[in-house]
Amino acid sequence: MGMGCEHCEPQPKAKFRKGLWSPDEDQKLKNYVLNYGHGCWSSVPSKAGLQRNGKSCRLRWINYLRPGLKRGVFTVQEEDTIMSLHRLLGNKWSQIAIHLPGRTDNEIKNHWNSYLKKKITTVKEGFEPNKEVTPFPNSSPKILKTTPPPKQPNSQISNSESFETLDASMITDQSVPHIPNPHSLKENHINPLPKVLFSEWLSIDGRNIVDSVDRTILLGDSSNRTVLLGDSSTSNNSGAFEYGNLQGDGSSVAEFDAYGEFHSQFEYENQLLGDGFFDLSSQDEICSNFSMIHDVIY
DNA sequence: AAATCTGACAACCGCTGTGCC
DNA sequence: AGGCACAGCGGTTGTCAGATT
Repeated sequence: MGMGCEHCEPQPKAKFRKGLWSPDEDQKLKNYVLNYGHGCWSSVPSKAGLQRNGKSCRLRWINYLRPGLKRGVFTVQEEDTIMSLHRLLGNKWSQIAIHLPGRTDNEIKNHWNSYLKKKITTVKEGFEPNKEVTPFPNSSPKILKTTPPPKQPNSQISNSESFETLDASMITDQSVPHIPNPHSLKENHINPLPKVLFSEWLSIDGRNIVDSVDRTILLGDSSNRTVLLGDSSTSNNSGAFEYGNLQGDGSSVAEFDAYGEFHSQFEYENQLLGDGFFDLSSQDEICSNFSMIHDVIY
């Protein structure tokens, strides 16, 4: 964040306009930002000829004028994604918005409060009150767990439920484009496995470094603790494990959900330690150098 | 037809985290 | 170290159009 901008000239005690924006104001703000960038927001209103405060301009730009905004009704897929992510992240609207390109956190929050919240309540009350809503409604529930499993012996996930199980055939929604099939990628000698980030670790700070060595998956968090998740060449998803003071063997489960997101959970001594997902909707993104997409490093 | 209600969405408010001085 | 200015976030309120009475 750029703090303390010396070029900022905040309006001294100006009577800022409030309320809805007029088309003329929108045009002024849009023209200014597109031509000169926003820089320090507190200086934008005066430079753009607006009687607004910088905060209002910033919000208007982010939520309404910014290019690339989708707007319009939410698709079923988007709603499912929101519900899934909300279950994992809670009211972290900005983090949820990261996974919905073209949607703003404000838009998602409003939609949740006015519609999705009631929808979930209705479902819970109307059908199975004690049943939790699956975070991946159209995907197979057979592998992924959403809560740490009860302590019981030998409850580690078997190797049969390994990365080898990743297959686009799991995806029931045929409308989703570009769902990668790791098997076909392997056959084409393309590294089928992406780097994996757990969303909850992403939020720790901005220094999450994910390391990838050949075809093994390494997870790293901000404390440089690493987890070896598995080796794609052997399809063995159990591996040496190091997380803080813990060392030993762990196992993981993973699959693609119906919308092209790869969901993975990591288990150590029957404790669920990691639970994450990322977007693999474009095959190019898997095969090429991983890039910043939706602010997430792949 | 007018008044009232309701839901969706836009915008505001207050707070927090961060960098600079 | 502390104050200041700013960006960003999430909760809340305001506004308005459509539905209902």
